[in-house]
Amino acid sequence: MRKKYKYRSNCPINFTQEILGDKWSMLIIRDLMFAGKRHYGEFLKSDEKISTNILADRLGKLEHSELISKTIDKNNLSKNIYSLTSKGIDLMPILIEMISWGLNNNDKTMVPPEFLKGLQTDKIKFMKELKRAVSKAHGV
Amino acid sequence: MRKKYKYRSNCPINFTQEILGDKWSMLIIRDLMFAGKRHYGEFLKSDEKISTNILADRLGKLEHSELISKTIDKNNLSKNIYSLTSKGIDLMPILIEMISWGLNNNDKTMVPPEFLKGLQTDKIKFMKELKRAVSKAHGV
DNA sequence: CTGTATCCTTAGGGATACTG
DNA sequence: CAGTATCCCTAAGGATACAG
Repeated sequence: MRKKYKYRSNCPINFTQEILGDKWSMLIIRDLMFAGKRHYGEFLKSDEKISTNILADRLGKLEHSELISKTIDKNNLSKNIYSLTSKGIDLMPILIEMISWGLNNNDKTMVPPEFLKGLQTDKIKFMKELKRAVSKAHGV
Repeated sequence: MRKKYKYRSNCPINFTQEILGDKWSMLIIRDLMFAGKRHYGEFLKSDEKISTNILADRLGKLEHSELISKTIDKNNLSKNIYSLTSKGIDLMPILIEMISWGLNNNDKTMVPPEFLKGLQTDKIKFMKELKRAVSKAHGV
């Protein structure tokens, strides 16, 4: 039983960050969301090379937070299939924006083209307005 | 001189996460972006209560990553003004999506009223726009 | 191959004293 | 008040052995 955790504040950014703000959770979500990974061993094979104890811990925490769920693989009863819940899928806009920012700010980064579907022009238009306001406030 | 850091992979999500994936950096960006904070002491006053040594460290790292910049406050030569660079402002979509997800997934969370102080726009009007835009972006 | 458990090191971070 | 420095502890994480 995982200890009940008290968040540091009522800020939604802080809440999101406390759930996903470690070095690994977001990458597991990424692998589920975009790379179609489902099994334990597949997560171990990511470029960032998560170690097995950390992977087990994060899968447990993500399941506890109800971002992912696991079911037994009918084809192989000794393994689980991990998948995103709808709450986990709802993280997609965050991931998309992280991809976008990363690509724009590090030439070395790259990602398969199919990752970038879903950017919505309405949102972009709104963002431009908002960015203009903040830029002005910061004298940029 | 900060040691040159090698990222674990070429994934843009990993890159973004390595820069912002600690418990404090994102909150400093938040305070600059939405709460209009500019001075050292203001950051110390956030609900999450960052300690002074961590704050100094993160301000240094964020400046090194060129997400923020600091200039001497002409009105008080013993203090600095911290502000977002355009690279920092470009993080806004990520923060907005984090706010949206946090609000949708934790009833306790709410947007702090002081969030809009730095924006030169009417608070209520801004919130309505924000809600409408985010909802629309999510097909709601 | 799918996980768990253990050991051990390091980085993150809290408290607080201190300097200008 | 702005920022630095020090002390110390805990949590995060890496390596790897182990069990089904």
